[in-house]
Amino acid sequence: MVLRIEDTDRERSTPENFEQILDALRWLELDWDEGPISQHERAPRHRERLEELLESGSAYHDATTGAEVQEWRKENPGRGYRGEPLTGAAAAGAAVRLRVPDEGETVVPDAIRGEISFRNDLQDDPVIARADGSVLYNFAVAVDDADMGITDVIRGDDHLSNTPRQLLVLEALGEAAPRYAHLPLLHGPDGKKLSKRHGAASVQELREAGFLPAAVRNYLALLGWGAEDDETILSTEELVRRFSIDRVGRAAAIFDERKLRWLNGRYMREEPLDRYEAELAADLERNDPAAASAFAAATPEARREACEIVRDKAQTVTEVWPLIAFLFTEPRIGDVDPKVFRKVMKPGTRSLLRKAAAAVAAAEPFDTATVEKGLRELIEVEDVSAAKILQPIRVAITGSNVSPGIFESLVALGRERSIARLERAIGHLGDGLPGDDTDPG
RNA sequence: GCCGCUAUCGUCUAGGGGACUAGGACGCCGGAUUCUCAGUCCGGAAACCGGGGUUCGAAUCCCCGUAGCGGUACCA
Repeated sequence: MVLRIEDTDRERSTPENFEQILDALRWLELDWDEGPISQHERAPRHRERLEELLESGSAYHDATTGAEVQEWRKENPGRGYRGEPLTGAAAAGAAVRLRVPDEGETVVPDAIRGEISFRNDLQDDPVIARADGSVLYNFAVAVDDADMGITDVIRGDDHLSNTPRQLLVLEALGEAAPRYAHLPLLHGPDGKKLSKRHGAASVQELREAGFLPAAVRNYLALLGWGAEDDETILSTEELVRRFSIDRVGRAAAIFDERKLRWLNGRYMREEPLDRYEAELAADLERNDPAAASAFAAATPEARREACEIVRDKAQTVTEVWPLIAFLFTEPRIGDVDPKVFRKVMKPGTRSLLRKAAAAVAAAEPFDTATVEKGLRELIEVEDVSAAKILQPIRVAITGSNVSPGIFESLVALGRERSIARLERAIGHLGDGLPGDDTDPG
């Protein structure tokens, strides 16, 4: 089987465009034998086959414009446009049309929709080459398919009504037709064909938004296709094993980023730590150079530990850094959102933080279990809710009220830095801010 | 206008004449768990586009309508 996958982007196909598409496919870890073919290089061959059709009478010169064709159809309702062949000097400056038979129908064999018939007498003779001799898409693609021995064409639904034209070219050329499979299109939340204005519409944008290739493959497979048992989470190996073209649906699907986010979160939690770290580093490199260098400057152990403590918490790679940045940069207590600050730093907090700092200083060894034990004892002795002590600690050391587990965070930050940040917060609270209290310390 | 495709919860879908009181997943709502957020666990609301047939029996087959999408370029 020689398969051709067709891109449906309507934008002019520039070399940069091709490179971007190939880049996206590489990121998705998809494989192919041969990249896009250059229409420029193919031009002589296209010209050659066009001449054949002109000689056999299957194609003819015709200068009628699109508007004129419309006029013609008004006068000849219920028929496709048929032009009069131009000859001599007039032919030289005219476009070329394919002669469509007046009888019969062209049927498209489609693996997903069955056989679809188009009446020949209703089709206009399509233009297959411009006046300057360059050929048009529907002609070029048919010649290329024949030359490359393509047996199967998989492409978007938007090409379905192009297919009879390509089939007609193939027939005129005396070439065999490939099998087709027209996949349903992807739509944005508004029900229109997915495009740039829908946000993360392209694979490139999905990458930038912090999604994992495996999750994207899994999600995309679920759009318009479902496993017989309706299983949602399928590894790529499983996808390959279970995929079957006749289980592909026929209706267009709407791209739902929320479900992708959920699925991506599942993959994030399964991601091996070294790959997790690599994904994070690559993401920072792209989006936040300052963060990238701060991260790179840390020891391998520190990087690994940071990944370990956030692993379960982020749905996308992009969400990771804000949760662990406090390990690599100095958060400034004055920068904390005042609302958050007031909510957490209550009267009495200052003395509790002092005791907490002492407990942290006393933890030996300095590991999660011991730090937790020390702080739990403090909670017990002070007879307050855990949040009353733990939340202020969180704000003091991370500068935020959202972070990984507090004991893990303290340990990852290290004893000295933790105590320093706690003391700095205590000092800050002494300035008559909401956390100040009557305890003279 | 003409040609073609499509139609099950808000979204992705299972379903191919009786197993349907229409199943699962995301999202949503409620509860439990935890130091925050996230996660996890339990529970809940939520759909067969409309109308005709065919049949003992229709989400499933046929026809009509409606709606959406695509094509109708000297674009790809």
